[in-house]
Amino acid sequence: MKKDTKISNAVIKRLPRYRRYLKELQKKGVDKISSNEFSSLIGYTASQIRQDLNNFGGFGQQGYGYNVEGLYNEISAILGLDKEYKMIIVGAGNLGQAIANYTYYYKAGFVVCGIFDINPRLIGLKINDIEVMDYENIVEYVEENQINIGIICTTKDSAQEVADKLCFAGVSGLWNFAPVDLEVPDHVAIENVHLSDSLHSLAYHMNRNATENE
Amino acid sequence: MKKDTKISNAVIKRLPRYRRYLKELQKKGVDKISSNEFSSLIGYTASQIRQDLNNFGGFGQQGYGYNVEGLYNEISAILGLDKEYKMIIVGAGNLGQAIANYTYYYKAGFVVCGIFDINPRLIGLKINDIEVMDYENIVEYVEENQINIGIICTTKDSAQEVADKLCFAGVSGLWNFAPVDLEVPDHVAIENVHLSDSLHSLAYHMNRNATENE
DNA sequence: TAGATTGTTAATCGATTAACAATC
DNA sequence: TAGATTGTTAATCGATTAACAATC
Repeated sequence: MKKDTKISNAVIKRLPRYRRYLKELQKKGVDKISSNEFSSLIGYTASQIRQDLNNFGGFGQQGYGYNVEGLYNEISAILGLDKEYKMIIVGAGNLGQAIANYTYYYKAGFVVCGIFDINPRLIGLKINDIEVMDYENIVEYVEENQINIGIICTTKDSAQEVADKLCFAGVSGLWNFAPVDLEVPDHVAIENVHLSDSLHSLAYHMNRNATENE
Repeated sequence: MKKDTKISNAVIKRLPRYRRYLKELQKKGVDKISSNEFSSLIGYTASQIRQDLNNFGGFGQQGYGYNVEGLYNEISAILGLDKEYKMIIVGAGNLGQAIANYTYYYKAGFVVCGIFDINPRLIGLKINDIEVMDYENIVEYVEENQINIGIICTTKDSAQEVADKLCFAGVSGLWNFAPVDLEVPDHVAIENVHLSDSLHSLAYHMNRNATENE
């Protein structure tokens, strides 16, 4: 795998999608695909597909195309999905509980180990078999259990404080569902899921569609 | 508001963020802001801020800056947040229930009117006071209640079929949480929330941070 | 070998940033 | 008026697409 040049985020954001389509192809028993065939399936240009993949190595073979299973495995490895990740959720409100219950991603190696909250009424509860613990003890827990990812499901007002504490405790990634932009040290990765931003963008496009023939 | 030129999606995606920061400024009692001040707050260049806003109109005033409340209202109107939206959720599993409970966005005019499922054990239940109804009756319901947005919380295998039905029934937007890319007619807007893609992208960046000094 | 298709360089397109004249 | 800051044009940068030589 090449490591010399910095790969743009636009490319990274496309990798999980390539991987999803490759999984489907695998399920259908397809074992090779050309960039042209892949293009008409996934909706990126063949040129873009080849460019994207060549950021990481020459996975194809001239005159043949790409091996579906091989490429799937390569992309999984590039994304780091051959590892296991230990996660905790901060905030046991509706959103936090939802994520605790939403086990879709488990199989891909992301395990929710615990949930933290400050509300004494929630502490001790089990959600999807995961214990709700006291936020007081979060630093200790992260250190002792080598937690990799913190999932922030708090209100926007406490999100930064929680982020600071998690970074201090040693997580290397934050998955942020609070509707704020968080400051984190350079060595911590952050991914935001701004649900309301997404809904607002949907609203924009709905209105544009409605008025575009005026 | 100018309507002549097509505005790029990159711009649209920034609008909700501008709006969030403007809301915070309003709360703090700030009533004007220059593009330079806004830049150091929000992290976009002053130039970009002025370019973005001028896609929609001249909201600022030379020598003064932008009126915080005025700009907030303008952006809200551009996004279509001065209207009300009626939504239904399809799929009363963990994710669907979570979204039904996650009332954060309600105040912004997005109302969940109903939830639909095919599972007879779930039909009739109330989640956050919203009734779970039989998927059989969904077209009729959408038509009669003038539902604007369908929220897809099904498995990836039934998502396209649900999308087709919702489009046929007359929704003008889809908020898709299923991990597939859906085909919809041109007049229907779609916004995807691919949670696992987001998590995979986080994993990538975590590993990049860990290895970048090798 | 001939045909197919990649890997990669070059051209194009679009988005961001810089500069500055307009103007409040 | 003088100073500040926008609106807008021009320059730059980066990402996408096209083209084609390399090669399986």
